[in-house]
Amino acid sequence: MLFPFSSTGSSNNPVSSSMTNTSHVFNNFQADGSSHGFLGLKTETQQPVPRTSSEINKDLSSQSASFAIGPETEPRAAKNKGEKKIRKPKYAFQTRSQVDILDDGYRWRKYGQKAVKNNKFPRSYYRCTYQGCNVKKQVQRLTKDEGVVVTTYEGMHSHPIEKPNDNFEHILSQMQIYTPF
DNA sequence: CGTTTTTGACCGGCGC
DNA sequence: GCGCCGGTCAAAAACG
Repeated sequence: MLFPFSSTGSSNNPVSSSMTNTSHVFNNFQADGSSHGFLGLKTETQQPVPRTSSEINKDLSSQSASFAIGPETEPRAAKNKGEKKIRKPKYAFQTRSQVDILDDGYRWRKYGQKAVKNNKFPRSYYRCTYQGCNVKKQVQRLTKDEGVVVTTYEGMHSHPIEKPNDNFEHILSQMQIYTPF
């Protein structure tokens, strides 16, 4: 809303099955040009921190690490009817930005917002509005540093980017988000 | 008018 | 078993 990157979807959203165990999606790590928007860009502080998301929230306020990979999402894959346990990769990015909405070229639909402990800012939950694409992401802002925004991606997109972000102005607008100074 | 956001309720897991 | 916690759903409002 604040930025020229709003979300203007045009596809429906079959949000019925809470989790249909999208196993195939996450295996395609570098299937398509997945490193288009976000993964291609690098923040100033980027170090691999093998932590889970819950641990990230706690430590994030004290350290300045920006990249974290969690082997699994939540201990929710315990009960499965017929599916097998699937570990969803999770990628946490930390970015300096004034806005929470960091557009990577995909369309996201907000489906939740919760207050985080030890954090006065809420956390927003988004989901890709492409049919069949259950990629999720959540955006969190640090209480300590308002300028720091943590974006946690979950899953990989198995479809091309839909938003035409090949305009120079858009790219420049996005670049100054990632520019530390 | 279609789609997204908002917001409280709801749900499953975990600790006590 | 109960309550907390993090995540999700879903109905209605808001938006272009």
